[in-house]
Amino acid sequence: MPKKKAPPKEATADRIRDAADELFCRVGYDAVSVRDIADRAGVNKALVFYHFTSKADLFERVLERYYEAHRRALASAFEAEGSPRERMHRMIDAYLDFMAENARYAVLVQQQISNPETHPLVEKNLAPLYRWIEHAISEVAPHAGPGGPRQLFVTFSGLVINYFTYAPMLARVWDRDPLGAPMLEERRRHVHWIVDLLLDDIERGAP
Amino acid sequence: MPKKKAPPKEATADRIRDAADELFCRVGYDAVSVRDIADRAGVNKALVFYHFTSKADLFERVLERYYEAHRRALASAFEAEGSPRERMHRMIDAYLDFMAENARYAVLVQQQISNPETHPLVEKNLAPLYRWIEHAISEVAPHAGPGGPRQLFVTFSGLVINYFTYAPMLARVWDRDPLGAPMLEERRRHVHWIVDLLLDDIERGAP
DNA sequence: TAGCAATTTGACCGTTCGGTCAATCCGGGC
DNA sequence: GCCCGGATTGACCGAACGGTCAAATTGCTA
Repeated sequence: MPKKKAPPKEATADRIRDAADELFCRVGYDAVSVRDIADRAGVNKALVFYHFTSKADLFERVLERYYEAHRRALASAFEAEGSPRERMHRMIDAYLDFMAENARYAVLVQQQISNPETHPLVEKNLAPLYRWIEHAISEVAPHAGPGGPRQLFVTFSGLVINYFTYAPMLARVWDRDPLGAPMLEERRRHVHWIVDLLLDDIERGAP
Repeated sequence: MPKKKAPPKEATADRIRDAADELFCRVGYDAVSVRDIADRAGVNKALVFYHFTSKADLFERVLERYYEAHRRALASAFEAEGSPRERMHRMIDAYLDFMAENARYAVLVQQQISNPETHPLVEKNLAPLYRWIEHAISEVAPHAGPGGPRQLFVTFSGLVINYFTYAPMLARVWDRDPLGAPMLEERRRHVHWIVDLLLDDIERGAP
C-alpha cells in the first residue's frame, strides 16, 4: 500500500503559511519577522527558509492564495445567467461575502496597492483582476466619462473594500461591531441601494 | 535690534520633518529608517533625536500636521452659508482638493486606520474628525438605517479617499494619469453625480 | 576676546533583522 | 540492521536598526 510519503510534511508548509497570513494581515509585512512567523507556526526559523526561499516569497504565496480566491468568487458570480444588472448585484454580494470571510485581506490589498515597492506583484495579480472587473462593469455602463465604467469601478470597489479597511476605526466611532451580522447586512443593503440608483440613472441616459 | 535667535534653527527641524513626511508617505513607517530621514534632510542622524524624542514622535508630528489641515479644510467648507446640500457638495470638493494637494496623505491615513498598533493616535486625531463628518452628513440624511449617515459617511469618505489610494494601480490599468487634471475633474463630476442622486432619493423618502 | 548655550557631529551600543549551514532526526525500502 | 533522502534543528553571520553620548562647532552677548 504505497501511502503518500508526506502526510504531515505538506501540513508544515501550510502551517507556516497560515501563521504568516495572520501576522502579515494583523500588522503588515515589515512589522512581522520571520522569527515571529516560525514561533506562531511552532517550528524552527530555519524551517521557514527550507519551505520558502525568502520572507518575500512567503508573502507572495500568502497573497496568491487570496488573489486566486478573490478572482474565483467574483467570476463565478458574474458569469452565471441573468440580466447584466442581476449579475452586477450578484458580483457585489460575492465581493462582500468574500471580504466578510477574509476581512484581513482588505488591509493587505490596500497595502499592496499603495506601496510602489510591491508594484510588480500588483501588476501580476491585481491588475488583471481589476481589468476584468472594469470590463464586467462596462456591460451595464457602456459609456465613457464621469458615469462610465472607469469611475464606477473605483466607486463599486471602494464601496465594498473601504468598509472593511475602515472597520477597526468604525468599531471605535460607532457603538456596534461593524463586522457583526447586523451592520454587515445594513452595509449590503446600502451598497445595493446605491448600485440600483446609479444603474437607473445610467439607463435613463445620464449623465 | 534683538533678532530671533533661531532663523535657521526652526528650519532644521522643519527640514527633518519634511523629509520624514515624504519618506513615510512613500514607503510607510517601518520601511523608513532614521538614517534615511537624516540623509534626505542633509543632517546627521543624531540631530533627528535632538529635535524629536524618537522616530515615533517624529511620525506623530508629521501626522498631526496633516490631521489639522484636513480638519480645517473640511470645517471651513461646511460651516459657510448655503443649503445643507450645497454645503455637502462644498465639503466634498474641499476633501477632493485637499487630497489632490496631499496625495500621499491618503496612504498614511489608510495605514493608520488599518493598523491596530497605532489606534491611540487614530482615536486622538482621526476619530473626532470622523465623528464630526458623520454629524455633518446627518443634516442631509437624518434617518438611520441603510441610507442613514452612518453608511453615507463610509461611502462619501471612500468615494474620495479610495480614488487616491488606488491611484498608483489605476495609473497602470488605465492609459492616463489618475492624478492629472482631466481625470481628477472626471472623478469630481462622478462623485457629485452620485451625491446628488443619493440626496434626491433620500429627500424623496427612501429607502 | 572670552565665555556661554544652543546646535551639530561622528563614533559607539545593544538588539534584531533576514538568511546560511553543518549536523541531526526520522520513516520507509532493502 | 542499515542506509538514504527529506525534514528539522541550533548555532552562527554580516548588516541595519533605533538610540546615546561626549566632543566639536556655531553664533550671540558681554
